[in-house]
Amino acid sequence: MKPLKEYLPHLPAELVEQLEEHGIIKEIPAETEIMREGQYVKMVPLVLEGAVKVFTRHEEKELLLYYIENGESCIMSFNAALKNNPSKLFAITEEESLILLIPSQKIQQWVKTMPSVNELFFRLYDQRYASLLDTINHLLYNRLDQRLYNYLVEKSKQKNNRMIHIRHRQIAAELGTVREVISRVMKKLEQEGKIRQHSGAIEIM
Amino acid sequence: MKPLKEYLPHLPAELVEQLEEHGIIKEIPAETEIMREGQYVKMVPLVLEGAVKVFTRHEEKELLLYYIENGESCIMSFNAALKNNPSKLFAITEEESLILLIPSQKIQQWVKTMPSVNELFFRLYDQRYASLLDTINHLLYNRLDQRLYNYLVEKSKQKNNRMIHIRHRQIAAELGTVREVISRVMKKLEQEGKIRQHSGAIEIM
DNA sequence: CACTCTGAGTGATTTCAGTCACGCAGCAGG
DNA sequence: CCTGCTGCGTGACTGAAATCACTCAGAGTG
Repeated sequence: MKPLKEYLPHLPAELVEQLEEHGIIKEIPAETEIMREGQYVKMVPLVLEGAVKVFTRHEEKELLLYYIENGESCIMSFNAALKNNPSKLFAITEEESLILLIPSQKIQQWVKTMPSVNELFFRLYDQRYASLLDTINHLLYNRLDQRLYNYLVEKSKQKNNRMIHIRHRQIAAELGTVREVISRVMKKLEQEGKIRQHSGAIEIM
Repeated sequence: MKPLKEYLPHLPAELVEQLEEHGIIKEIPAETEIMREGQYVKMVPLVLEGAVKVFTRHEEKELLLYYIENGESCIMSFNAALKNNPSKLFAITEEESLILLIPSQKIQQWVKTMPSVNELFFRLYDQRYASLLDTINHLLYNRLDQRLYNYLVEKSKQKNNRMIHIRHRQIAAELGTVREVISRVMKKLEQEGKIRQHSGAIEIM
């Protein structure tokens, strides 16, 4: 395995050393739930490799909020660590992921003594906050065709591949709607020439 | 005017002293815009008295995100102060408000040297983050009647009064819809016995 | 090969919200 | 006292998305 500092090039050496000493590195398979609503958190995860999907859910209906990737952490769990609040969100690994777990008690300590930890988490808070704002704006101002197209483009960027392998059913879940609707809107996007559907995959044009 | 520490009882004395020394206190009339999208911020405001309304807007359509009140600050401006990013939101005073302005340069300094500043802003970030999540959940899971009722109950709590003096037009704006719709849904709520409408005011039952 | 399962496509219908086009009350000012 | 404004109420209509109820294609299995 690569040394920690290669995973976290944007963090100061001082902090990486501490992480090395007190964190636990864990390999987590794809599609594994790592946090659920109402859960109390004792470790703050930092994603080294892979991607963790964060979303809300309420009676079958869910909505993708954002992804946690390379060197990022989950703000919700950080907050939970500081104040011992339960999580308000769900998170699962989207791919097999390498995650560094940091005991929340250490975090509480570092916040007071190591300014770079604060910088890191302020940056993360801000990113997530911006994502949520974005999500709100999408929900509010865009129709489903726009939202779907956006979603596909983002997915494509994330996987670095113009072909996206995904079920309609999952897209529907992540956009907070149902399969049939995705099926229909997908067809519309295809007719507009923005995407092309292949069996089991979608190609962004 | 009351001494600062009475406005900010939850902050440590050390920090209040610094605020006293470096902040500027300003009285701002009701309905005054204090931040707009795309604006760069050089001062971080801390609301001592009154309330500041924060919302998104896009082509006439807006949506209330949350209020900043007693001793709270605007996270967006804090972020703007740290990273010199432009604001993504609008903010106006809802009532006449007393606001403490803190130079962003001082904030940048304190973040590194005074742990209590971090605690304050982490707490605020978390509150706002939770508000946004709430907003998303409302948009996603609740129909307008629920959202409207919720809105009214919140307003009533905030003003500490079962009678709410407000125009349908403004409610519509804050919920991201139009007057006619509010008019209709309001009638529905009235029929359900949840509220009662008087001329120029709404009573929560 | 028939059977079953999963995913996708589709028409019909319903529901919620937004839009348009008014009417009507109250009040402020000439 | 008429005029014009602002705010509210309403009916008619439209449109987006959700829901229901199927069909169809392909993969996998006994």
